[in-house]
Amino acid sequence: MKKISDSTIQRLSKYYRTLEHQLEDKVQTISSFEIAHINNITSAQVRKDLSFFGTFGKRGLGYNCEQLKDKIGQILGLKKDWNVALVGFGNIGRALINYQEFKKQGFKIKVIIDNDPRKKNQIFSGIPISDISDVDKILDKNKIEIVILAVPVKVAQGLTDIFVKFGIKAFLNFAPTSLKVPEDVLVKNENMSIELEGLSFFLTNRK
Amino acid sequence: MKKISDSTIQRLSKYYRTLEHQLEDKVQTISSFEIAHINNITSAQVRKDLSFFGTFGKRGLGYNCEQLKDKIGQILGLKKDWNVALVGFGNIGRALINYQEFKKQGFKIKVIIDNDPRKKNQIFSGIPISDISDVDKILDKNKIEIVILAVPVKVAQGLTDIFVKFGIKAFLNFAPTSLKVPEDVLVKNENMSIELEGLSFFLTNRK
DNA sequence: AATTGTGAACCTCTTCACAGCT
DNA sequence: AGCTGTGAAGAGGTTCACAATT
Repeated sequence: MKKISDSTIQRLSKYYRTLEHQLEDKVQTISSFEIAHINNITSAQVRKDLSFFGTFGKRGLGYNCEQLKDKIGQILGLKKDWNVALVGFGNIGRALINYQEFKKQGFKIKVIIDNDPRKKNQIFSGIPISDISDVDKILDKNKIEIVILAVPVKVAQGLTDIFVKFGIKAFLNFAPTSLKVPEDVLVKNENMSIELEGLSFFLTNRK
Repeated sequence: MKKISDSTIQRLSKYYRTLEHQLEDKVQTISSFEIAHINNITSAQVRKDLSFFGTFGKRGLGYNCEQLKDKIGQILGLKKDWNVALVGFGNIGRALINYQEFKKQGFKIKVIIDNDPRKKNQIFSGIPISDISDVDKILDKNKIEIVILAVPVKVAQGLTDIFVKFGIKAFLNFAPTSLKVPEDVLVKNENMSIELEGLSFFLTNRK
């Protein structure tokens, strides 16, 4: 497949959410102009993004919401559930467990991994907590495909190496550090301080 | 000032963190190659980013860590504390209150705003919870400059409009929706589902 | 009449490559 | 000799503008 840019994928996620909302409101058809307006971008951008994957609209009419949502869901791989391991059960980890948005999109947290001995073998919201020692068995048994890292910077790389060794190819990293992984592994970073510092820059430098 | 790209600002935040870590390890001097390696980018990118703001290095030698950290801190506006209001005290809000990274970089959550009557007038980790009714007084009294929105999609735009009306120019938005704001207001989005869906796309379409 | 799909133009960001300092 | 700073080249992403279609 031709290389698709990150921004295109992120926008497809937004279109998907837009279509969900439209369907909730019983809207059947939508134009690239409307999708664009809702997401604060241009209609050409919407059409170009979709054009990488096929032609989904009808000239003169727009897109069928149900169909387009379905197509984008297929493109993004949202037609199946994903088994997720949450590593680190501090502030952020705890918030993610109860984050409805993940569940709704089919990301299922199957297991929590944390080395605090007080937490070991407990169950939170129906999800068992293990320590790292039997990680290979845990990953295997739960068919884990995605790892969310919500651990301190100091241990993030070491843990990543372990999960990579056991075949994990996809990470969502909340630690404010750039992880080193092989070429066939993808890390997405979620770094809240960076966004806040972007605001700080903006407030400081606007005139 | 010449328009600086978002990615440059995000990288400056990363360089800043890199320098903090180097200083903790008593490193005094660093080259663009080292900064680049730690952050998985090229050295030309590091030098180019810095060049928008001045010349901070010594040819043949590299950068003085202390000085460069100081300069970047100044550029990003981290030389002062920022007064922040947290709006919404659900899972995510609760996690942010205890998120050390924010405090460390000078972002101080002064007040929590939540409309749940059970939470009203309580105090969490030393931070008072108010409802939205006296919002203008609260923003004023606490000199709030940044609003973190951790509320459901349905109420996000309405709340944003209120804060914009009372002069807030900078938002960190956790609701998965694109907010409409005037040109002189900046919204940064933190959308964890989008990153997960990026992983889903990668796993579905690789090879 | 309305709206898509898309090549071409445009713009922005990244990398190259090397002169210029230390 | 080593490393920065930067103009120029290259790569990549966005917008334009219009033919094609309903």
